[in-house]
Amino acid sequence: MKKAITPNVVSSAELEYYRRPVVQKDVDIELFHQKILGFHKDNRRSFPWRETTDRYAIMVSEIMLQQTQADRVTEKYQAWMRRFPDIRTLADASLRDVLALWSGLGYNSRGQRLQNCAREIEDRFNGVVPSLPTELKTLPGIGDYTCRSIPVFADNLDVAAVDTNIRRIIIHEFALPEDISKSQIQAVAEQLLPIGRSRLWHNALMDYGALFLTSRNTGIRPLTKQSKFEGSKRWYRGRLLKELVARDCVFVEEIHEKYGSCPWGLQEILDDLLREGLVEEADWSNRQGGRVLRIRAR
DNA sequence: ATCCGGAACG
DNA sequence: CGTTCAGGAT
Repeated sequence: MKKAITPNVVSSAELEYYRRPVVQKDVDIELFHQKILGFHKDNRRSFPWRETTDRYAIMVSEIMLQQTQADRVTEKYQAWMRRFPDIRTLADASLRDVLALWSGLGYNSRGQRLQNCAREIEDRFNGVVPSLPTELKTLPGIGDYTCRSIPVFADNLDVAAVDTNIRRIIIHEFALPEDISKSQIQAVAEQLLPIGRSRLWHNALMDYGALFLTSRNTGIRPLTKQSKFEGSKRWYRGRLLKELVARDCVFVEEIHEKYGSCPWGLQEILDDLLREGLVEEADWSNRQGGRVLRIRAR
């Protein structure tokens, strides 16, 4: 049985401070700022997306970082930015190229949605990534966290973006219940934000959570839980999509032969891929002795 | 509330 | 081998 670390790693006076439900007084918040920023001064991670304020580049990194460890994103991000350096290039690319570069990151729909973001930005925002959370939120694959994190890191905007690290830190440091609502956490995060230092603050919190106040150390579990992957429906879907990316097109019959061992409805998986627009039926399908599928051409 | 990937870690 | 991960859509 692992023992979770307790907040009183420093002093009992600090413990008393941390145990307060929600801190309102400026002096207490100032103490918390010093604690986090002080830690960050000596323990900061280095990532390529921290070297830019280009909003498109930040958007790419934030989508890639969704549910993916930061260390694992670095190389993918660099390859992506070389191949798709700007909105226009990404909007004009083929979905096959997009998925090929996404390969290995997981949750392939994120890659597709990122491209759809680029296409919508071309159409609706004159090719310029929006700067406001309310506008970003209307784009595919950009939700409550990402619509805030992009302006935070690109523009130093004073809004609070709560990811799994920041949620865990707030729950632990202020001894809040784990089942606290998203809106409650959001409210606390907004109170804690040091105005004018949003980018630095969010980087500091995330480094603090990733390097020190980890899930393992605190015993605080993340919101999302996954069923076993090996042999799962997602596992077959991933393999299937990977093969479709590698090949021009595939007969449905061939898919059933190759993945006949799939205990899940293979047809259901294919229907999902078709419905989501990742895969399409070739227009010359059926004239070739059966249905033919391929990655959506456009 | 469930589904969406896949790699890395202890 | 179970858990985690700068979440989002349905």
